[in-house]
Amino acid sequence: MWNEAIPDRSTQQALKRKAILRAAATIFSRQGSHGATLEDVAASLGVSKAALYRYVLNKNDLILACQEEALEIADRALTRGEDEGTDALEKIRIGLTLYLVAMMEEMGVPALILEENALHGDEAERTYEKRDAYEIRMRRLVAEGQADGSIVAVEPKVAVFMLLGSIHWVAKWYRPEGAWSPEDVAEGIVGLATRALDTRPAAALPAMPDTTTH
Amino acid sequence: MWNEAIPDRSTQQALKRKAILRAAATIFSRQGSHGATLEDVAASLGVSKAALYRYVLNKNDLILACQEEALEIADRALTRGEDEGTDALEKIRIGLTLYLVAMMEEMGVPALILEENALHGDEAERTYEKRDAYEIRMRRLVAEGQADGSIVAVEPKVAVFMLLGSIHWVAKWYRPEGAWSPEDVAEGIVGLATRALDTRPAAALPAMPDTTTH
DNA sequence: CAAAAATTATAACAGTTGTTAGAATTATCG
DNA sequence: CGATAATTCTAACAACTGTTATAATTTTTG
Repeated sequence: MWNEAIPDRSTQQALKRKAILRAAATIFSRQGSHGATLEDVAASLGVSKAALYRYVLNKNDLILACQEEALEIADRALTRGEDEGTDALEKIRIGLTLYLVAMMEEMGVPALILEENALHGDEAERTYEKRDAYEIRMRRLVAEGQADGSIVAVEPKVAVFMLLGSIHWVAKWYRPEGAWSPEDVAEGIVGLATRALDTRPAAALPAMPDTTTH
Repeated sequence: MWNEAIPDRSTQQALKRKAILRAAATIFSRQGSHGATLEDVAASLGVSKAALYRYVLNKNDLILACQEEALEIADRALTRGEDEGTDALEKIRIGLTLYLVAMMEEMGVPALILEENALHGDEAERTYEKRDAYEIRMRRLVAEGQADGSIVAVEPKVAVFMLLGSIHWVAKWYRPEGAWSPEDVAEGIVGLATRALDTRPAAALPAMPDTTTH
């Protein structure tokens, strides 16, 4: 019973690994995986960079793990969107909103941009494939929305590129210490971006806390 | 008269510098400025990396020059948008479309993403300020559009973040050898992204060449 | 055609950074 | 408390890459 309170060795290790992934994600999402050094990641955790090697194989593995987790979050979010949304546009809206919120909560950053040539190795190939699969899944939802009448007639590829650009870009400007909560940001950006596809766009959009000083 | 045909020394040098900027922009926009090496840039031009140093001071100067040119193109495009557009939304639409087209024609890439910590030095500060000034200019246009009734009520910051995310993301997926021309891409993406802000969104959007194989 | 200037390539250098070995420290457990 | 294991740090190494000096080459010019 009481031994539940004291985490055992392997879960402690897992917790520390998770903390490293969070720290890495924060730095990667701002500076890019190439621009960030392992020393940057280690310093933000207050340890030496050598200490990281007990929890990740190497830098490539660290980048990979961050991307994998982000993709899993994206997949789970989209699945929930498909379950809970009535039409395809709402499925997309829910899927993207949950993605942003979950990323900010679980990873500490809104999104992770995967640069070209950032990864190498066999494992990397599978990660690229998962990313492509997610995009294809999104495109199918757009086509579905055009069939059910919720989404306007546009090239699905372009629609998804526009949506994902808006979403990924949040990583560049969002600051946790700012006036906007994760929910504010997610609903604000997703609400606006998906309005572009909406066949029946609302006149009003979710309001956000004022940030102008006066 | 005929001596106009033979470019003199300084213009030859300027032409070569321009070619280096194009090559660098292409590689930077895909891999990020940190992920790309000077050897990559040189190799894509078929010269040694040492040869680049006759045309740029160093790598920082090269990144800076690319960003400066992109910002000038963005400013010029937005000025033309302000001149030619009737309402503020149309000004934005024209400004962004011209930006994408001009970037693809003059720089060979649709956009350049400026990573955090990518630049250093005094000159860099001014570049960051110019980027901020451009964003502020865009936000003012959004506010103007809300005053003239062309743009829906949304936090201007969010609106501009959404627009610029869509635009910048084009750098990650656009391929010159693809089926879409620069104009297709620019009108497709900008038309869709600005529809999100439109108080009177059109039911139809600019069509794009089909890319599905059948 | 020869000399001078401009351009480029080769090769070496220096700083950074990913990675690893071994010492030092801390935590765990009988 | 002492011994063992786990963790972390320091320090060194090696690879990569930005930068520069020097030589080779090409272009220009008288």
